Amino acid sequence: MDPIGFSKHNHAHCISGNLAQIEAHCRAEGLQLTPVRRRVLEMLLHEHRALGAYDILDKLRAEGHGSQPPVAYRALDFLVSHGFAHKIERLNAFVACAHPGEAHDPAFLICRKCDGVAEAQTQPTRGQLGTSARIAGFQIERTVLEAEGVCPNCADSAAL
Amino acid sequence: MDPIGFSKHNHAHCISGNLAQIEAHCRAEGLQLTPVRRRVLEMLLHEHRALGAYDILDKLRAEGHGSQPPVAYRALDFLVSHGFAHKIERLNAFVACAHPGEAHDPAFLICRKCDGVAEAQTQPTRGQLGTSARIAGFQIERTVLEAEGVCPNCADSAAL
DNA sequence: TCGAAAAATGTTATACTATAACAATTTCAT
DNA sequence: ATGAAATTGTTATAGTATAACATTTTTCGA
Repeated sequence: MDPIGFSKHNHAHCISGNLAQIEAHCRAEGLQLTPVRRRVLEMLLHEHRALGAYDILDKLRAEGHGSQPPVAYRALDFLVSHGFAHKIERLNAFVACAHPGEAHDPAFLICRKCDGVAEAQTQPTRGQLGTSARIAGFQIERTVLEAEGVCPNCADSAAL
Repeated sequence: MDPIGFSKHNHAHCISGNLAQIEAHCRAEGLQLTPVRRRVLEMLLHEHRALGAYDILDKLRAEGHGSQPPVAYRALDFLVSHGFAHKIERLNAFVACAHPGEAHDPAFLICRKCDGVAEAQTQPTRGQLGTSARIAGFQIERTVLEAEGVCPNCADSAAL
């Protein structure tokens, strides 16, 4: 229930742990975590913020990879489709997944001051939306749940 | 709790009722529901689907209004900022509000087969997301909640 | 190990979504 | 009536995303 992203943590450990988990998952599933894909994943893991596709493309270009949009979008598609990253619809941008490998319905807390993004969990079929869907006879396949506001760090800074 | 949009209803009445309510609200608040804004609102009210800004622009152009993107975006901004319409982030498109005037946190059910959109309600601070936010010390200001799936009409059609 | 098929990369070109900045007009409140 | 504010309209440009095709790399069975 504790969302990942705003609270203090050993970030180097956080990165290497997620990366190792994803590598293992790819090995197990026969997925190709190629250099480009791996670099994009590392870029996303590096920060608990959403990065735009063109931010990523700029970095890829600087590192000698392809310099055209499809290079970035394809790597992102791979990561998103296998659950290693998520798209934040509100921002048209992408974040690394905080629970790679596990099946889950992510929810996000987006700070409008520092652009930080934390990932939480939901069970979409529970709660009011689930009830409404059941009443309407609507079959939910996927949910987008994104909350905008102010993260604890920025709230504290403002209070100084 | 019953979402508006998929179930059968008198749509002409639905349109005129919402329009009347919004007109009254604008009169009361001193808001200018100008011809362009009113036409865009009518377009949105006409269907329980999300329309892209450029769909709307095409229609405005055909009717002799301005033909450049800002014309559509400004009308949409007006409608959204006063709660007469909502943006569906997942689709980069817009729908008329089903509860104009009332303060509410909308949630949407989006059919991937017919593109229909129904509006439901939520209380974001309740439920799991609210709990996660409280644990993290995150202040929620606004939420995006959009569920994709199959509406009852399309599910029935597929079953034929 | 070789070769065909599949997957991934890279490129060009283009489509779709959205806003900045400024001029002209209309509306509103005095 | 008049000045200020709001609205409309325009041009130009920024930002997001994908289609289509050529090339290279990887995979995997013969």
